[in-house]
Amino acid sequence: MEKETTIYDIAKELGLSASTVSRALKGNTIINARTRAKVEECAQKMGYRSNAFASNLRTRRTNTIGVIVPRLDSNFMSACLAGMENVASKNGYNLIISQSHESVEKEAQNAITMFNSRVDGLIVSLTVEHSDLAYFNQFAQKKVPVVYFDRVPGNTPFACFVTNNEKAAYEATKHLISQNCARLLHVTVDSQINVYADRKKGFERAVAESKNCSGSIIYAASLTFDEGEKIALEIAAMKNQPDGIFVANDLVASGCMLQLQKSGFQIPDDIAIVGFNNDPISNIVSPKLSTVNYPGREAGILAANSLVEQLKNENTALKSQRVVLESEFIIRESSLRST
Amino acid sequence: MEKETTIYDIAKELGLSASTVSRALKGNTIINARTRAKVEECAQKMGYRSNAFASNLRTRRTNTIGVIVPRLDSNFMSACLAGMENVASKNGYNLIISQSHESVEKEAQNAITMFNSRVDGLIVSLTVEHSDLAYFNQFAQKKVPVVYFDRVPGNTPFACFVTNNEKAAYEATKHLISQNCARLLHVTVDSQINVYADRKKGFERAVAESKNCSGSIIYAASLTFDEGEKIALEIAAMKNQPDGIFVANDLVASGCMLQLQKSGFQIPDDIAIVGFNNDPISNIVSPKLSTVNYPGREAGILAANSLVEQLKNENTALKSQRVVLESEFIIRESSLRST
DNA sequence: GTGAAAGCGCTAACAT
DNA sequence: ATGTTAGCGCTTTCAC
Repeated sequence: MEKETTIYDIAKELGLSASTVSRALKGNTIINARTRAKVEECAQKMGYRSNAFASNLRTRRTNTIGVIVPRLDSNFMSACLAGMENVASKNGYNLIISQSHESVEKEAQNAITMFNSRVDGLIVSLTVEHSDLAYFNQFAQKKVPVVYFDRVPGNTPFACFVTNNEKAAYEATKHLISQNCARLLHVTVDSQINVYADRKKGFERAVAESKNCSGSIIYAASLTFDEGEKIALEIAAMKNQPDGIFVANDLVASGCMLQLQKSGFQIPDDIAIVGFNNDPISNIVSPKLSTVNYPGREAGILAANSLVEQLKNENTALKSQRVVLESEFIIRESSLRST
Repeated sequence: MEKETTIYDIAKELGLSASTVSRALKGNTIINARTRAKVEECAQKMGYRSNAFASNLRTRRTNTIGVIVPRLDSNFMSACLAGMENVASKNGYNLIISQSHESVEKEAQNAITMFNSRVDGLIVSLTVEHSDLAYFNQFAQKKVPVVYFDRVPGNTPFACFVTNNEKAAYEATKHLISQNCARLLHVTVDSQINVYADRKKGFERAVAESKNCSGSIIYAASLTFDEGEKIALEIAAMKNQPDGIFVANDLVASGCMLQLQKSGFQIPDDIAIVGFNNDPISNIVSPKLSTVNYPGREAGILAANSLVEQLKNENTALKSQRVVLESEFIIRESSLRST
């Protein structure tokens, strides 16, 4: 490694002290404007780059925000991250992103890594697996703010940003009913996490409200396209087949729909289908999938903003708020019956 | 921020010196095994966490690898990153990931940020836009190794990991010809970057080799589904329509194919289509898309391994190698003609 | 096998 | 407006 230019080198070059250089470099207005200009020019010329470690060591801050998400290969998550990155970089923070791959152990491990690398704050979307979240306590103890989004715990000292899953699911199910579906089915994953638990609640409420409607539930092992196909085979083998399906996620919905078609069902006339998330795939499958548009980018922006806000007013107690984002139901071909 | 436990606290507690504690903590075998055990236990009990900044400041290494990619919301990229993360964490490195969003300016800015945060090494997949890559020179100057993968420059002092785009494209085109396609079309993006330039070359070579075959090219403005749809409309409006299309990417291919169907074309009988990447969408669209399987995870692993290797043998000259990964052609319905 | 001491580059309280 | 000074917590010679 070559020798790096330090503020001392600049100071010596200019006949100043290191502190003056330090102050000048961060634009402190207490320093004479001419001096500031001189310092900056010299720094440029000498190829100076600030040493974040020395600075972090001194200030005990890292200007880094940790992000833990189940996976980052969904369109929804990309949108969330893009929103976060925007807010973070605008406020001088870097993002460290890690995936839990839906495993509680990996989530815990990532949390520990983040903790040890001393992120200033943490943004988390939880795994489907249930967890006691104990590994986030250490952050609370050190007054490191945590913000949850999308997949959030029911009860937490930290801020949460979610969409109204219950309401969205209720609307989706009501829509199916309005399309003359009477034997409703909800395909989801068996999880206590809000997103799926609340969608189930919304489904059940809508079914309960409507006479002449029955509702049942099938649990997928995971939220993949392949699982959707498997479920479709199960459905095809049922004696009392559903005529309207609300699926907790577009990927599963697509797999399910395509396989149902292969099994000879007409979509939406034999079976109407609604998904969730407005993943690009929902617009690509044939027929196009009705779904719920969940504003990921906005969720990311709000979550990151909340965190940055808490970071600014340090020493304030951590904020425990719960913000609900509006979603929007999108009707497409998969649930729009001709009858 | 609460007071953190330091090695001095542990040293005092145990009546040792800080140096001994430091050595014990990193498992230095010169320290008595009993002492080591005692130190570790005490560290645990006191909630010690190592301060990476102090350590980095001292050792001038960050144990961090920077990654710059065009976007991370494709399945291919997720696979690459997963492979890298695996190798990195196995070797004690963290990954900092950033997106260039296909813009040279953002790529340059990301490179500078990475440089200033003193990543130990850099892994890059370039933008489609052409660039002089000058912003990577600073890494070479400081002997910070850079490794390119997938989208790589033609001529560089750094290592490159690519698939054989030319050969894969050649095979894909030959396949179309074997399906009795005679008016071939290549849909790609107008870029000098290897992936697209080489695919074009492969296409052209295959066409040139076959008598009775004509080949033409349409450039998409970007590699999106929507662009594919637009191109399809162009094709539908052509006088001399193609009967076989090789598209540089599955997303564009899907958009194109679905829109062609809407315009009344039978796929594959009127027009056969082949994509590239084996994106999950290629298996979801109807008809299923023939494509080239490009092993992303493997590419990520190899690139990260190469970097780690170079990091280990520091002071060695940077390695300038070019490794070519094998891809695999997958034939599905979109190009398999009944005739 | 263990300790003493110096210093990595920066910041911030306290001078002037 | 600028300088002096004292660390932040760790690693690493060089001693013993």
